[in-house]
Amino acid sequence: MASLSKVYVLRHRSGDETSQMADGDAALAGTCIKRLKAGETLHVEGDPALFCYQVIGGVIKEYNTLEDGRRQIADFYGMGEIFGISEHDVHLHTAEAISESTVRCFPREALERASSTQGTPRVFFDALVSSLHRARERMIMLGRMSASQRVAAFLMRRAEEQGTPGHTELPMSRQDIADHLGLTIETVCRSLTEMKKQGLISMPTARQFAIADKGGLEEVARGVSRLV
Amino acid sequence: MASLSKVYVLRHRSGDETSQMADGDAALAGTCIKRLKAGETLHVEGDPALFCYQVIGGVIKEYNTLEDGRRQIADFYGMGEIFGISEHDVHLHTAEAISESTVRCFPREALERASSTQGTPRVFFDALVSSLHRARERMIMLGRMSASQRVAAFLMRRAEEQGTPGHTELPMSRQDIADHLGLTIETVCRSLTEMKKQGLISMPTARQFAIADKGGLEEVARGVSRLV
DNA sequence: CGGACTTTTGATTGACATCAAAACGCGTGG
DNA sequence: CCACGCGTTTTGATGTCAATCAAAAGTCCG
Repeated sequence: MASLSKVYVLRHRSGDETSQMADGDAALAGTCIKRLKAGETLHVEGDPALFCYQVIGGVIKEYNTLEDGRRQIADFYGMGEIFGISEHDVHLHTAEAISESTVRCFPREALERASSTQGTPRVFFDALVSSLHRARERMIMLGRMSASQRVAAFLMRRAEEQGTPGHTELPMSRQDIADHLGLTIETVCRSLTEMKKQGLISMPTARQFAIADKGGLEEVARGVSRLV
Repeated sequence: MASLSKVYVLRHRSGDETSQMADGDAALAGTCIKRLKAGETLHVEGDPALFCYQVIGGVIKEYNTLEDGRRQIADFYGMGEIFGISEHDVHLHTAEAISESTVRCFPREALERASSTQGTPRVFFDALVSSLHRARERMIMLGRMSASQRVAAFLMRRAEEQGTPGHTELPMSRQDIADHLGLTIETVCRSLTEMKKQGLISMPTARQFAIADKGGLEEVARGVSRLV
């Protein structure tokens, strides 16, 4: 019921997935932990899909690269989130650590077996639902929102997810933000600069921000008021 | 392994979901059939989510409307496809029949119960995976492809899904195509006209087409060659 | 045949991309 | 501690693709 839901239209991510992992699920057998440095990939698109993952620490980005080098970042995953479930025999995306990260790996083969016999374990189903909601949300942004609307909505979502009012981290680079929002790095910068000038946000450093005028930022995200 | 997969990067929809519905699933209990005229809605975004659906005949579009009237059509569902699973207590999209359609309704409450106790029934899980793949595919189109690339890719996907070479139906209007591809109706028309002029496609009527030069159309979709 | 809706074509504008360069931040080594 | 170098971010000038505004042509049905 947060105000942002009006911006994005869709709502999602009801609960913390980590807390639900406790009970002994069949698919949990044979897991392992993997540590990644910033920029390291978990897998590249086309690799055989042996595992799906849960983020323990850090942030992972999931993206595709087109032949001309353009990238589309499908999603960012933080603490507790599960991804890589929806793959076929090969991975459809590249998964890369943005910052130093740790993930738990689940053998997909075990999940696959469980799905066929007893049905898909609840946590994985919920993670998939969450991913679909976010993908749909981004389709609206990419298809029907202006550059500044996308950037404003992106910042509000980051702030909402981190839940640390007055100080939100941006672990990803400007290029990553641009590749996620379907914009260029210059357009992202210009939007941010304009929001700073208008007093909607403040940015102590390039990688962290605080929302100064929530109502104003929301109006930009909704397209009611426009920057410039 | 079709050539189109290179265009879109992602692959999906491995099997026919209808055929898998045979075995007695718990969630199948209490289903009903509903008929819809063209333009009728199954539900509007915000309605309590009581059912999810399988298309028996016709085509259903699932979309969101922004406050300024802009629409984003998330997906089109045809024969055999399942949708509306990923909803919360309320529907996140509006589902509307494009042509006269028939759907089977599954009580979400029963699916929810099954998911919690035995895990999610396989068919629903697979439908969800399929929806996610398509959403990711469209994110790439919306975020990183030019207008003509999107239209070309859209036509190829339609043709591939219908599998009727030399004669593919377009049940949706130009406005629907535009709202799905994040374009305006005029831009969609101009792209189609240009493809006709270049001999890549032919259109006996506005609502059906045939691919005349598959390689050429694919090049446009991949951005290798550009129209005009 | 007339009326209403859908599709197509044309002229102009505008938002974002592209090209280019300056400013900033940060780690390394003198 | 400061100078240097390199990657990232920001600002500026110009170009372009698709949106917008406007109207004609086509299609369907009573």
